[in-house]
Amino acid sequence: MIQAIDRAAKVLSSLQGARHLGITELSAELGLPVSTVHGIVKSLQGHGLVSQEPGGNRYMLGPALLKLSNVYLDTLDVRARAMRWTLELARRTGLSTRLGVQLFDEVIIIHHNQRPDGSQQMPETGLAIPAHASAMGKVLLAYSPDYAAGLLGRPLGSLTGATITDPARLGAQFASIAGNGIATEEDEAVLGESSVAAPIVDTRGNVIAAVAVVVPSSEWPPDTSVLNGLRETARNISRELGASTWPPRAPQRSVAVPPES
Amino acid sequence: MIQAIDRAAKVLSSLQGARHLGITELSAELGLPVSTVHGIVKSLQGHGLVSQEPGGNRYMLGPALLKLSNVYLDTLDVRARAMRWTLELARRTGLSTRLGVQLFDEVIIIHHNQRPDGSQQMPETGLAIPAHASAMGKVLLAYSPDYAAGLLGRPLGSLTGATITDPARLGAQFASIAGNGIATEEDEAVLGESSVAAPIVDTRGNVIAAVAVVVPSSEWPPDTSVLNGLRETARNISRELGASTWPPRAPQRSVAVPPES
DNA sequence: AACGCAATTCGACAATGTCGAATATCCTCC
DNA sequence: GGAGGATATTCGACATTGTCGAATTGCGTT
Repeated sequence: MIQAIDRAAKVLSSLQGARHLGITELSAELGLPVSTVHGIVKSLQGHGLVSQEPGGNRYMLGPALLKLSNVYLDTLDVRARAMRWTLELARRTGLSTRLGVQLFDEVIIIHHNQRPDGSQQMPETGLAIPAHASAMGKVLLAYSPDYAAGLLGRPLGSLTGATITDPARLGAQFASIAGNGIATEEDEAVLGESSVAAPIVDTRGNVIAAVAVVVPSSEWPPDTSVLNGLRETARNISRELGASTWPPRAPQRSVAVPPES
Repeated sequence: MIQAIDRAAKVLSSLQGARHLGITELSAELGLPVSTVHGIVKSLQGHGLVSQEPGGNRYMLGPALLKLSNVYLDTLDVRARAMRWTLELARRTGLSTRLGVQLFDEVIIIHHNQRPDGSQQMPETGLAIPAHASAMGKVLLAYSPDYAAGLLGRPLGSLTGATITDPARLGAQFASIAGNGIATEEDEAVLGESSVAAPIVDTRGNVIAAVAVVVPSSEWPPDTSVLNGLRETARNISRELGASTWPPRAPQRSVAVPPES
């Protein structure tokens, strides 16, 4: 890991958390000399990744990120393929649907279909949800057992009173998810919202994304038709990506001690 | 400018243009040894800014960018303040409206209101348009005369047959825009689409963004009511940001030879 | 107008990233 | 199914490059 790039990424990450920061504040947060931080920030600014707060000496994230992320969404094959299916699923179920990918300990929503009832809803694309508190996250973790093992070793945050933070309980859920390909979450991220998710698989059988249906907790558990629709949607998207089987075969945990060769 | 960060940004920029690239392709494009590029890419990947193409050894932009850009949009004070006004403007005029900021030679659309006629339209937030081919770009350049001077020195690309690329003609437009605060563009970015834009000013009188109304070229020139609505919108947003005067005073070109002190 | 804080500039040192060669891995073509 | 080529990845020595502390400038405040 190149030090300067690592530090630059940490600067972006700090600005992501704090929105607006001065050089001194950043240097305190990162534990680096001010002049070092200054050099990094100016380099990022030179590419539009960071920008000066209008009328101030503090810094914030820059517009280049917006352009980059727009291209990122366009390059995602899954997203382009999935959109028509998730829209259909939203219509069928009358519920909002999501598509997400894993980013370390979180799930990033890469596409969102609003509930078709026409009510005013916030667009969710770009939102990040802690993986352990989300149905999509549980799916993704259940099929990345190595990463999941690491995650369960760390202390997990609680978002609502219902968030499951006990490693043993989560581990048990992962095992059963890897069996049948369906994950659920009840009020674990947002009170009043529960969700069901299923994995999306590519040609070589890797789980690369997850689809979810968001169900108001008042209507929990969802009807069987919702579950069937979700399963079909995940299967259709996966098939379009070239997957031969669905649900994916349960993953193997790579062993700590590899067999001697 | 820190070399490693500069190179990392160039890697992102290359991936932005080409979508999917292998290490060798990247190294050819940047004129750097493969091992150097590899180190940079792996560092970026370690922060989710770049990710491996599913089922391949090529690389693409990563999901962290989406999360960062989402926060970027949230931190923009102008955007939050402007949204309700641009929505109103779209309703009043029956046309689509845009909000944009400058990113070097381009304008990045940070908010977009669709035409209220209910037709299917592509969301434009995140789109980048060459500044010299856009009404918003012309506004922003007209109030950054130093940057504009540099831009006019470089050769300008043509997007449609109507794109103005002659430095003299553009320079003349900038002068008149700086006078009355209204810029126009006819078929210069997209055939069939023209637009009018006005500057948004903050407390200290800096032009920090632009609003625009997109007019189908078949309805050009727009009605006076559209121009008045646009002007009012720009003034309202600016006032909410603490600006005392609108339109902003014409900017002074900083002189090449500063007065001796 | 003067104080204090924060951002910025500068230069020397050595830690750090860079590069070329060697190795491993993947894909393609026979 | 095997061999060849191409591409990604690892490694270690060198010197370029980033880092750091001190000095300077600029800004906001009293």
